[in-house]
Formats: sequence, C-alpha cells, structure tokens
Amino acid sequence: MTSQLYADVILPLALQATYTYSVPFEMEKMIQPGVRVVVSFGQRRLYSALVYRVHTEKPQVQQVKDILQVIDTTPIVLPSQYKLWEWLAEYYMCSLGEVMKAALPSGLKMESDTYISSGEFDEIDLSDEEMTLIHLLGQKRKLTIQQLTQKSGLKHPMSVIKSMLERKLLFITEDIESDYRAKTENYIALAPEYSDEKKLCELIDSLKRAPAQQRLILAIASQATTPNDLSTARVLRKTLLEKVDVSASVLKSLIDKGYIVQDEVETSRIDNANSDPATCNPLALEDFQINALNEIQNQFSSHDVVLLHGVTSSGKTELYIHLINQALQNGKQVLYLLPEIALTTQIINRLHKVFGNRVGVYHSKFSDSQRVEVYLKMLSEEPFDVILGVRSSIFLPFSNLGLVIVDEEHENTFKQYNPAPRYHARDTAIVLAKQVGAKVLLGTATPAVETYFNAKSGKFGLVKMLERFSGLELPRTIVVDTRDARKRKRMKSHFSDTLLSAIENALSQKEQVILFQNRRGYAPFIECADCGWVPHCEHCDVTLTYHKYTNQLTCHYCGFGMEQMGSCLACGSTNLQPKGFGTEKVEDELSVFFPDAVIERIDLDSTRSRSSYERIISGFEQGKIDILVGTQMVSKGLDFDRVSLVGILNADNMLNFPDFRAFERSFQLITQVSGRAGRKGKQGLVIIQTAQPDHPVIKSVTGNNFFTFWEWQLAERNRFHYPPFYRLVRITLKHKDKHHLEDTAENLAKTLRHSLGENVLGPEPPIISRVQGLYILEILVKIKREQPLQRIKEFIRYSITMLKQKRETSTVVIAIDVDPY
DNA sequence: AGCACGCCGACT
DNA sequence: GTCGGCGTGCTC
Repeated sequence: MTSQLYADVILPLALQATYTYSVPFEMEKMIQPGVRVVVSFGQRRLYSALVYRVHTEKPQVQQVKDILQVIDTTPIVLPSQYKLWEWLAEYYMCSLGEVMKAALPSGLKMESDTYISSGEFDEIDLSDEEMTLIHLLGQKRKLTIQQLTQKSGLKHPMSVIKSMLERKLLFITEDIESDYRAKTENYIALAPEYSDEKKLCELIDSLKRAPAQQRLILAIASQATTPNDLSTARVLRKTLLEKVDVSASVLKSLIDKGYIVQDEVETSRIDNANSDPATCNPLALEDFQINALNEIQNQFSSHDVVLLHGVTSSGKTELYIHLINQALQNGKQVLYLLPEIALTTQIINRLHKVFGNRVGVYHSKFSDSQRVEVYLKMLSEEPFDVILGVRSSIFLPFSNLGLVIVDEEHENTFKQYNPAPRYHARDTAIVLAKQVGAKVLLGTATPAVETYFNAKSGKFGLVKMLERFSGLELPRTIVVDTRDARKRKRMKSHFSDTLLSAIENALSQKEQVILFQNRRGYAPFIECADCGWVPHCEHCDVTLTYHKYTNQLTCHYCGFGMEQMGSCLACGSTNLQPKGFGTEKVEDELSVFFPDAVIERIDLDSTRSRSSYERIISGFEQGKIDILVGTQMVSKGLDFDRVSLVGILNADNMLNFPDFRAFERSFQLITQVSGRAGRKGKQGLVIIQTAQPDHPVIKSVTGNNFFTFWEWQLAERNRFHYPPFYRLVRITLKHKDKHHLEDTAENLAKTLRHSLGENVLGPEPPIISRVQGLYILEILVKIKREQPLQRIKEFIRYSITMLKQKRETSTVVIAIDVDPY
C-alpha cells in the first residue's frame, strides 16, 4: 500500500499560500508540477489551479479536498519558469498566485461560472417574478446569475433566486470554462463517390436546372491540386462562397443531397500572412556597425549584460538582426522585448522578412486566443526560435534561451504598476537570463540613469554607437526663452516668432514639421475669470481638462467626463476661460497662422481607433501632411524622412512634473523627438520653447551631452536618496477618512523609521490623491542599496499585516524600485 | 478574489 | 418584527 499523494497548488488569486489537495489514486500518474488541475475552493467555486509540488506529507488542516480533474497531460509551466516566478514573488513582494495571473494568458486560466437551471415546478405556486425567471430559463437551459439579472430586469433577483433555490425550483451548477477554443475552419470537398471523373460529369449534367449548384461543383473540382485526382479537391468554405458568389443555402442543399462534404479542421490563429519562410538576408552593416557588433560580442565574453548606447538612426535594429542570426545558428532561442507601443509594425515586418516563421509575436494587441497559441507553441516540439514581444513575454516557456534583447531599454512601459506583480520587465529579463545562462543586450539612444550607472560601474558592458547612418547629421538646436520673448512681445499666443518663422521657412521649402506638446486636450483646466473657481473631478482631486472638439471636461486620471457647464457653478458667471494649453489648442491656433498648411494631430484622443493612427502616420510619411502636432506619440514609430523642423512648444510642463524621474524623462523625450529632425544631406533644426533655458536638462540636450546629464542626474539621485543608490518601496494606503489615513501613515512611517534606523529614509511628505471616494496616500520608503533586503521586507510585511489586522487601511505594496541584480 | 456569516437601519 | 446593508474572516 503506497502512501497518499498530495499536491500543493497555486490558485490564480492574490493568496499568500499554496493549498494542498489530495490526489485520487487514478490521477497519480498524471499529476506532476506544472500541470493544471480543477479544484474546488471555498463553498461553491471551482478554479483551474497549477500543481506546484507533489509530496506525501499530510497537511495539518481539518479538511483536505480531492483534486477533481487533471487538465493537462504535460506541464504547461516548466521548472525554469517556476524558478523565475519564485524570484518575482519574493522580490516584488507578491504571491505566486498573482505571478500566475500575470504569466499565463487568460485562456489558460479558467474560472467557474455559477449557472442556474430550473427544476420541477407547479405554476400555481409561482409569483410573477418567479415566472419571469422560469421562462427565461425555459429558453436557454442554463444562465449565469449575471445574465439572469440583466435579462429579467428584476430589481432584486438574488432574493427571488435564493428563495427559489430553497424550494428546489432552481438548481445551481458549476461549469468550469476556458476562454480558449481552438480555431476551426470549414473545408468543402466532393463526396468520395464523385472523385471519379465520369461520375462527376454525370452529376454536373444532372444539375443543369440548378446553375448555381453546378458552378459551385465546378469551382470545387477546379481546386484539385493534382489535376487527375479529384479527391484532392478541397476548398475553404468562406473562399468558395465568395468566389462563386452564391448564397450559403446553395451549398447547404448540395451537402444535404450528399454530393459534397464539409469538414471542420482545427487551424492556428498565428498570423499566416507573415509566416512564410524567410525571404531576406540580414543587410550588410556599415563599418561603424560592424565595429559595434564585434565589440558587443567581445563584451559578452566578460559580461552577462551589455548596454548598446546607439543614437537615433544608428541602425540598432539591423545590429540586433545579426545578433539574433548568430544565436539561432548556435541553436539558441532569442527573446526580443520591446515597449508597449502600437507602432512596432516595421520591426515586426523586418524580422519576419529575415527570420520568416521562426518568429513569434506576443503583443497586447493580439487576441487572447492568439496568445494562448503562441504559449502552447513554445511548449511544443517546434517552438518559435525568436519571440518578439512586450513585457509579459518574459513569461513564455523558453526551453533554450540564449539571448534577450531589450529594445528602448529606458522606456517606462517595461514597468508594470498595477496590478501586482509590479515587475520591471528589463530587470526581470536580466534575472531570467542569469537563471538560464543567457546574455542580455540593452539597446537605447538614451539609457536610463540606473542602466548608465551599471555600465559605468562595470557591472554591464558598454558599447557606444554615436554615429548615425552615413550622411546624417545631428540636428541643430535653438532654445527660446518664452518669458523673455513674452516681455519683448515676441510671442503670439503659444508660439515664439522664432518658431513661427522657422515653420514658415520649412513649409515654403516643402518640408515637414513636427510640433511636440506633451499635453492633450484643449486646456488643462478652465477657470472662472470672476471668482477663480476651477472645475475638479468629483472622484479624483485633479482639474478637469477641457476638450473643445467634444465640448467636454474630462478627468485624465480616471476618465470621468462631463459636458462643459457654460457658466460658473460657484458664481454663475459665464466668463469661463481656458488656462494653459494642450495639443488641441495648438492645432486650433496653428490653422489660423498657417491656413494653407495641412495640419494633423496625433494623441490619445485623435487615435482612439487604430486605423486613424495608421492613417495619420502613413499620411505624414507620404507627405500629405505638412505639420504634425502631437504628444509623445510623435516620438515613437516610423522614421520620417522629410522632417526638417521639430518644435517643442513647452518643455516646462515635462520638467515640472512631480516625479523624481521627470528630468530624465524630459531628457529622453526631447532627445527622441529631436532625433526626428533632419535627413540625408540636410541638417535638421530643433526649437525648444521653455521658461527655464538654463535648466540642466535643456543645457545638456542642446549640447548633445549625454554624459554631463547622467553625471548630474547621478549626483542628484545620490543627494536626494533615489535609485540606483537607494531602493524605493512604495506603500499605498487607502481609506475613506482623510485624517485617519494621515494618522495611520504617520504611525507607519514612525514605526519603520524607528525599527530600521538609518537604513530607511523618509518617508517623504506623502502624496494624497482621491479616487472614487477613497483617499489614497503613498509613502515612499528609501532603503540603502547595500542593505540586505530580507530583513527589511520581513519588517515591511509585518507592519502591513499589523495595519490590516487593526483594520486601519487596506494596504498595497508597490514594488521595489531598483534593479535587483 | 468570492462568498458566508453576522450585526445595525428602513420597510412590510 | 424581517430584509438587506456591507464590515470581517476564511478558503486546502
């Protein structure tokens, strides 16, 4: 008699622990770490959980439930993935369940739905409300409570349902469902008996009086791949109907008569359009690129991570392609991470051309089913060799990873803030690579301060590529002091004379202009000129942005929107004035200054639909648009090649942003947007309008001086106790009572300071915001980088548990903000 | 995250 | 008097 097997499982919930279930004898052979199982959890919920550990230790709890069902025959999570999961849960202070939620595409996670179905009843006993429900259930055998609530229109369906359940008029069933369904396609073929040519001719003759059916048969027969073998004639139902242009009923009658057959074939959703084999070789590199490539390889022999600092248009992508090629030749897989931006199409296309169907794309724009297919293919015998993906693709099951490329390494979209795990994909990728013995290349034109620090200290290798493609010069930069210009009456609204004449000049030479204003909408707020009242969001504590086009006041924080009120709600005056300016206003005023120019705006509002985004970008590319006004969206995407002027309308709202990375972010954005100016043989011009012309960021941008910027930033980061010298732990407290929240925060801060001494600095004066009636307070704890984290985390966890126990707040820990390697 | 259990205000 | 609000605690 062998002893009872138990399995510890991870539930896809924010639960700290794993839970132990007993393994029924007949499932023992199928149970292993990494397979999914169906378990009952709580009174009435079913979940698909992941087996984490299999053992024979009897758990010390009252009840141990059985595993109900084993879903997979082979693990869908590999031991190497678990290793990364464990690290993530530990470092970012979250549970394995939360990691699981982030790591698996939702098609592989299943949750039960509670279904209601009707039992036996006697109509006489039923009230009207009860009859409504019974009738609804009569049409469809089972419905979820939500569906029932919606369709019945009853105010309190739950009470009705509950009483009916007690009287056995209704029953509950639990169905566990996966969102993932294999995609199927319908193929039409001739019935086997007509694969003989003679028989077929007879058939066609017999259909003389049904010309549509005749054409259909002929169309199918013409699809035979081998001319003499009609049994190979097979055609996609959809294509057939389109080609022959007959209605589905024609097809149906032929099927019914048994002349043709239809069968369903499972197919892959993975985009077939681009899955042709490779058609291109990597392009030849220029000399400076070859040098950089050699230098990268050289550095890889002594460093696991190498930073490639390559300015805009230095051809980083082509370099990556050569590196990927080499990794593939060594039989290794490559992960190519890019930030979450829609416009990566040209990189995707380029990689498809060179590597063909060996490339898999894992993108947020893909449907979940497509993502499931990519995930499953990575587990198969023939996985993709190259994955091009956004931050969550670090969770794919790689079997043989050799190289990770993190493109635009400095982008903050690599960091996930909500929900947990609040991980940084760049940092996690470095840990992952270390765990599996792979190399990492970080590529960017403007490295993050942390990355620069690591390169400087020798932790990362560093390769510079500060030359652009032959013939391409760095742009010239002019800084316009807006305060000075205003004094001298050289500002027309938000445009300086310098900028206006430069635009005019560019337009007259048929060149294009990009104007960058990092704020969308018309005005960031409106103000009553008589009493000074400013409308605020009723959920959050922020001003409502005025959108002229829709005549709406919108909260850019929570999305709340309302019609512009027309008159002041405080004093009734109609003298409401827009203050400040956003892209909409820029576009508006620009059309007055340049009535003949074609002006388009590109920001979150103008690109709600994906097609309009592409329309604008391609319009600009083809030269149909003269001036493009936009938010940071203009800094991403395609390389335009007729742009001679870039105007940054107001650098100050970036510089004044209340975040310790605001200067860095400004530097990166200005550098990126500036990089759009200029083309072969012609130096571009960048005009920056700012009220702080002597600001270090502006100084270093105009001098193209990365290094003074970083050195200055590092000194500042050190002085104010920020990463990379200190780790940040953000603790967010929520409560409906503001004063209570402040008191709690103060107590927590005191405790932390008291117990952790000099290792913990701060907290800073907390930032309090309000979302949907709750006050949110954020405490930033700063911990010396050298400190071992273990004890500190334990203490933070302990303090938070205490807070929760005393019910003083609901607490969220936002992850640790410094590189973990 | 659900969901049940339990203790206080507005209704038959 | 109940129904039902949501505050608290548990789920192998």
